[in-house]
Amino acid sequence: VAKRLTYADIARHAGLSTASVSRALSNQPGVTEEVAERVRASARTLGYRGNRAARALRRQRADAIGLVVSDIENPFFSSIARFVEEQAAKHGDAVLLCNTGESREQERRQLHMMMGENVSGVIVVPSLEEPGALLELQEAGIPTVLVDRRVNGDEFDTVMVDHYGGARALVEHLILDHGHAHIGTVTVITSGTSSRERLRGCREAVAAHPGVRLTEIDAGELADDRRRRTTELTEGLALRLLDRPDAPTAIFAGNNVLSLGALRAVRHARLGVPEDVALVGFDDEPSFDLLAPPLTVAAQPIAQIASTVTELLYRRVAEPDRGAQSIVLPAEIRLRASCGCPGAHSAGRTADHTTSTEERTQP
Amino acid sequence: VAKRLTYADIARHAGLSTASVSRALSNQPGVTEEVAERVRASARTLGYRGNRAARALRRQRADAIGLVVSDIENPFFSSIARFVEEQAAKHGDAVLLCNTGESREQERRQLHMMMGENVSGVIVVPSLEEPGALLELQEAGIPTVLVDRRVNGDEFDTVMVDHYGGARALVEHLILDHGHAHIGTVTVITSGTSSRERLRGCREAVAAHPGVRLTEIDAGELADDRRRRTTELTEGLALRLLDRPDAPTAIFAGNNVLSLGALRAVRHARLGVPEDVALVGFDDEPSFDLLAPPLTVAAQPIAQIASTVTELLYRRVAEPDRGAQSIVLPAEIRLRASCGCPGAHSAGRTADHTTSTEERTQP
DNA sequence: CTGAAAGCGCTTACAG
DNA sequence: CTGAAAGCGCTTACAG
Repeated sequence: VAKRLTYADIARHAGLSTASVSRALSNQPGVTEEVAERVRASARTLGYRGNRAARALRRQRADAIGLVVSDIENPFFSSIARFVEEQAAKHGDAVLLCNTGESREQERRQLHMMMGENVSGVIVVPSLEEPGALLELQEAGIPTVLVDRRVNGDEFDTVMVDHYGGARALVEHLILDHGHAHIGTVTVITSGTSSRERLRGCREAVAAHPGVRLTEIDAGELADDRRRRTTELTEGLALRLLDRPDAPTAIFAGNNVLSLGALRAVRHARLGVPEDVALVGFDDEPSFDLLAPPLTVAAQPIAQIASTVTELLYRRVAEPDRGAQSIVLPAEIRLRASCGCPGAHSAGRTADHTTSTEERTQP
Repeated sequence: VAKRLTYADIARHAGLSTASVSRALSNQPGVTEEVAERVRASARTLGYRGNRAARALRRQRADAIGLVVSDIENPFFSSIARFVEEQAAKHGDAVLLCNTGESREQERRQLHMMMGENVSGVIVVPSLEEPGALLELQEAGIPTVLVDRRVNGDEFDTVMVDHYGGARALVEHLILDHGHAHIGTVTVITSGTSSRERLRGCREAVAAHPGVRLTEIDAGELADDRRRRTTELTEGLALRLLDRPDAPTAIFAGNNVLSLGALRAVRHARLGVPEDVALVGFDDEPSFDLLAPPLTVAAQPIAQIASTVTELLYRRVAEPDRGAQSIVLPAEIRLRASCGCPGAHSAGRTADHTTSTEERTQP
C-alpha cells in the first residue's frame, strides 16, 4: 500500500507552495502558465491522485451530485441514470445513487445523507407529494431538481412528460378509433402525481364522450409492499378488472410495469389482445414492439427529459436565485397492435404510427 | 440558509467535549451510556446533520462504496445496482455510480475517481480483461470485487454466473431436443470474458456432436460505438446470419440486448420463430415470457449474484488479507417457445420448464 | 471514562 | 504573481 501523495509533495518537487499547487491544479487564475505547467508536470511525474474529501471539506461542497430515484430497476429510471451520470462526469462530478423504493422514510434518510455529503445538487424523483425533506435540502442551500413528478408548491424546478396528455390521447384513441365504450384502468397512485395525472387524463377523455364508462382499479395501500409491486401485484390488479361480470373491453395501464402485468393477466384469463380486450399503456421499452401483441403506448422522451433535468440542475448550481421552472415535455403516442390497430401484430416490418401530445412550458 | 452545526455545538449544548460527542455518535466504546444518551439528545434537539467529508478526510476512508458497471441501462446491471444500493445503505454507505459504456478509458478515469473519494470498496464490471487500473485500486488498499466478468490473474474476488454452462446447455438443447444441425451465434466479444465464455459453451456443445455446424457473427470493432450497440447493431448482426445462402436453423444470442435484436432481425426477414429459425439467448427479462414467441433463455440468478458480491465486498473490507475467491453460480435454463418447445407460444398460462447448470465454487 | 489538542489534505483570505 | 498560515469538521492517540 503506497503512501498517498499530497499537495505538499508536489510543492516540494516543483519548488513552490501548496497555494500555487492548489491554484494550478484547480485551474484557478492567479498563477502564470509557466508555474501551472510546472505543477502539472510534477503532479504527473509523482502520480498525484487528489483527495476529494479534503477538497469537499474545505470548499463546503462536494464534487458530486445526488440522484434519488424511486426504482432504479425500472428501465425509465435507469436510462435517466445513464444520462445523468454522463453529464455529471463531464462536470467532474460523481453521482451518488439512492433508491427509495417509493418509501418516504427511505427518501428522508437519503436526502439527509445528501446533505451530509454536501453534494452540489440533487436530482430527485419524489416519493410523496408533500415536500418534506426536500425543503430541508433547500434550506441547506442545495440546488434541487425534480423529475417525473411534481410536489405541492412551486418552489422546485421540475421536468416531466405530459402525463395527462399522453394518457388522454391513448384513451381517446380507444374510444374514437376503436369504438370502446368501457375502459378499465390499472394504476398505482401512491407513487405521486404522475399516476394521478395519468388517471386524470383517462377520466377526462371518458368524460368528454357521453356513453363511455370507466372502471378504475388502483393498488392503493398494497403498493407499500415492495415485493408485491412487480408481476404478481400488477397481474392481480388487472385480473380484478377482467374478473368482473361487466369487464371493460379495453385496459389502460398506468406504466411499463403495469402494462406487462396487464398483458400477463389477459393471458392468464385465456383472452386475446386486442380481440377480447384492447390494451394500451404508459411508457415504452425496447421490447414492447416485440411483445405478443406489440404494445400501443405513450412513450416518454427519456433522453430529452434527462438532458433537460441535468441542464436545469447545473444552471441552478450556477445561479441559485433563479425562479423555479416547470417543464412539461410531450409524450409520443406509438400505435401498435394491442389497441386494435393493424400492422405490427404478426411478423413483418413494424411500422409504428406516432403522434405527439402538445408541448407546454411554464416559465 | 441555516448555519451548519458541528460537534462543537453539540459539545457545548451537552456540556461535554467534541471527543465524547464523536465517540457517542459513532457508537464507539469509551463513553458511558449516560453520556452517550446526553449527546444523542443534544444532537436530536439541535438537529445535527453530520459532515461526511470531514469524517472521510480524518478517517482516510469514506462511508461510501463504488459501483462501476458497463451499462446501467441493461436490466441486469440495474438490478444489481438496486441490490447493491440496498445493502450499502444498511452499512451506512453511499453508492457512487459510474457507467463505463464498455470504455476502458472511462473505466480508468472512474476508478481513479474512486481512489480520490477514498471509497471503502468498489464493485466493478470490468470493461477489459487486463487488470489495468484495477491494480492501482489494490495498491491503494481499496477492496475490490468483480461481477459478471473475470480479469486475467487470480487476484480479485469475482462473482458470476456459469456463462459457459448456461450457453452450452442452451445449445445442447437445440441440438439434442430439437435436432438442429446448424447453429448461428451473435455476440459482442469485446466486452470481456463473459461473452467469450458463452461462445466457448456454444462451441463445445457443437464440437461434442459430430455433424453439427456453427456459424459465428461477432460485433467486433463495431462495439466501441456506443450508439450502435443497441437495436440497430444487434439487429444487423443477426441479419448477417439470416442473409447467408446457408443460414443456420437456430440462433444463440449472447445476451438480453442481442436476443431482442435477433428477434427483430427474424421479423425483419419475415421469418417465423421457431418455425423458420429457432432462437435462444442468454439473460432473462420480465418481458421475455410475453414476447412473440416467448424466449427460451439461460437466466442469471441476479439477486444471488448481487447479494454474494456485496457480501464478498464487505467481508474483504473487514478482512483485507483474505485470499481472492471466485464464485460461479448456476444459470437457469428456462424453456419457452422460441426454441421449438410447446406450451407458452400462444395465450394461456405460461408453464416454464426450468433446469439449472451445475454450481461450482472455487475456494 | 473524559477532554485538550493535533492533524487528515485541501482552499483561500491576507500579506508581500 | 506567490507564499505562509489559518481553518473546514471530524477522529484519535495521549494524558489525566
